[in-house]
Amino acid sequence: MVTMQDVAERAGVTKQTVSNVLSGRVAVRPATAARVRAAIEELGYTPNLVARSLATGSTRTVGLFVPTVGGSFYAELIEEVEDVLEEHGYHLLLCTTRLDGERARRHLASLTSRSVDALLIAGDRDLIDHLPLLAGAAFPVVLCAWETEVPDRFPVVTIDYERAGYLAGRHLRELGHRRVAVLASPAHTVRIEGFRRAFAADGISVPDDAVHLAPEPTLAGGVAAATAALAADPAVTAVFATHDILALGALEAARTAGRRVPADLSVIGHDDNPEVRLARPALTSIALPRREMARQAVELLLRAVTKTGSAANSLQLLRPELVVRDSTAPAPGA
Amino acid sequence: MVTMQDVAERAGVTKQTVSNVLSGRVAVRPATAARVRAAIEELGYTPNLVARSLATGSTRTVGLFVPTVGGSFYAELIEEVEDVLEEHGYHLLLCTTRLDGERARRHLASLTSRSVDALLIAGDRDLIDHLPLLAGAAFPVVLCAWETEVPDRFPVVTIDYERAGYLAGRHLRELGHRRVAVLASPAHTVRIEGFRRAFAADGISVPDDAVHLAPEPTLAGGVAAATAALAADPAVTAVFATHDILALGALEAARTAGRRVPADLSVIGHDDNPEVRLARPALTSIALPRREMARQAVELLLRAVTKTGSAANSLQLLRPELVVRDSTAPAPGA
DNA sequence: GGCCTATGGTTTACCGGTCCAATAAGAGGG
DNA sequence: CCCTCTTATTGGACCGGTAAACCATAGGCC
Repeated sequence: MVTMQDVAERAGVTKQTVSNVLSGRVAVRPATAARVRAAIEELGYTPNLVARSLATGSTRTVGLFVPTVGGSFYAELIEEVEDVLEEHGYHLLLCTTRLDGERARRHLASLTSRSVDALLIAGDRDLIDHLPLLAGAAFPVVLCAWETEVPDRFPVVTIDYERAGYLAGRHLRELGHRRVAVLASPAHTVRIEGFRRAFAADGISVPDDAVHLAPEPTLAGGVAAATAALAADPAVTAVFATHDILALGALEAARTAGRRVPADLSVIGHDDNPEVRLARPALTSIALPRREMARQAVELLLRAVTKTGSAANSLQLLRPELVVRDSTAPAPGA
Repeated sequence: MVTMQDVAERAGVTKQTVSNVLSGRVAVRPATAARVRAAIEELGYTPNLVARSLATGSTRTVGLFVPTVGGSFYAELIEEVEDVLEEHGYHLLLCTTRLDGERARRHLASLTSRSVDALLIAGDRDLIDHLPLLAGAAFPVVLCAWETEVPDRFPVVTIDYERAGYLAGRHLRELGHRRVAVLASPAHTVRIEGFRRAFAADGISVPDDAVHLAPEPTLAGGVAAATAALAADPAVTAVFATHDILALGALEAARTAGRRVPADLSVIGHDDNPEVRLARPALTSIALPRREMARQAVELLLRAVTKTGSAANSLQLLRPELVVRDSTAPAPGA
């Protein structure tokens, strides 16, 4: 292993001069710099980043927690995070929590030991209980894609999920739907609130028994919830699914129930996931600015790394957008 | 920042003794150990992993290169890699190359600087040109999910893609198909070879003009290639797509061409991607043991890390499997 | 009682960089 | 020609651990 000392000896200078040439922070006479560079070249020297990290206290690495890498939501998030980090010369240390709080805790503990300069936590599912562990963290932490109650103390960059639900509701209301059902994952209460607000403007309420929970966000779960919804109230003319995959289940349930989408039944999803683009009719959905969110979160994080101490507790909400396709239409009677 | 020295002073010992307590490699009197542990607890000490890495020469981090994180193939691979690493107490540093050779090279260069203990490279698309850079790497490198010609010098854990093509061909042949077409991504020549071998056993050849290339693995690309294939030879009774998404395109093209799947036309895909599970008819495909592959690759890698110097150039091929669903059926005339 | 050996702890020397104060060499001014 | 002021280079301390050699104490044995 060739070290800076080796380069220095070969170039006839001290280690410090080699360091100066590399960092460029201190002036070095051109002739000397050339000698040093030649020595580096000849010996094939590459600086030891670990040693540098120890001396500077910065690893130029950022940790990212995600619940999973499957599914386009987190996949896009990861890619965007990596892009931004790369632009700034940082590395990405990835930890998936996999619905396993204990695993999350272990990962958290080991990252705390100064192996990362900052931490981005996406998705609240598994880590929420262990956030207090981070209270004394020596590095900045930012949360993103956070839907449930936000623990103060950390800045958050997330999506206005309430508005996402509202957009879905407003769309259906404007199409004349009055009797609607909701298929929801248990954690999506905020989206439902927004959905209700849209109807409340017209004095219409969405009763609790119109909300059908799907324990898992799967096609089968969507089918089951939708079937239950249609059975519970055959008069519904529209369904809002808080997750695209549940919406697909609704499409299938409608088909087997003999109801045509969108003529008899409108279906609107949430997330605008690319992997459901293949479904027919094409799904109307709520698109989320995932990449934008990821970018802003990372940039906030990196700003906090450089200006240590700043980055007060803040909340940044990004706006979702309605994407109208073929699965929604005016209510039959309207 | 509380250091080992602080703990040592508080416990009335030297920092080496603290180190011994933590590592457990050297015997420490129980009473002393208890004092040290108490001091650790009181001060909230956590060891500095960077300093440890510098001293030991090991970062307990493994780098993983993938072309992208989108798509279930690499997503599952990443998850499995992380699982295995976690079992062994290693961290995951993720780099995506994104069809960008230059980006790949940059990442490679920075990881070479001893910030990882080992490197796993999955997918040959972008890094193949830069592998020579790794020739002098001080850490083990393993390639996986490698389809094209394997550069010697590195161990490879991959899938027997030739056999995958063969299984697809054999299935169609056994169903009585004689006149077949192939929809392929440009890089999938090995799969096509295997496909041909299956037919060659019966003296049937698959001519070059029955192979239709799709430049990008997209639905549209599949539709275009399939449409071209059906136009070029209306007599084909079966289509092999080297990628599931292309197979979906074939389903769509068949529909618009008025051909029923599987009655008039059999379609077989490759990869058995979960994201196409929604398609109807359900796609017959070739399943790849992705998780198994990832696991074996990482374990090989970690073995090479511990027993330095070993891990000679080896090639490990994992067996794909045929998964028969509803998109293939006996040839019309058979 | 003297010698040998465990056992538990300390000392000293790294690992490979960066940071800062000190110094040597030139340039410019009086 | 001497003194000052830059500018380029050097030396040593330091980041926070680990590794190995070394020392002290106590117990076992003849």
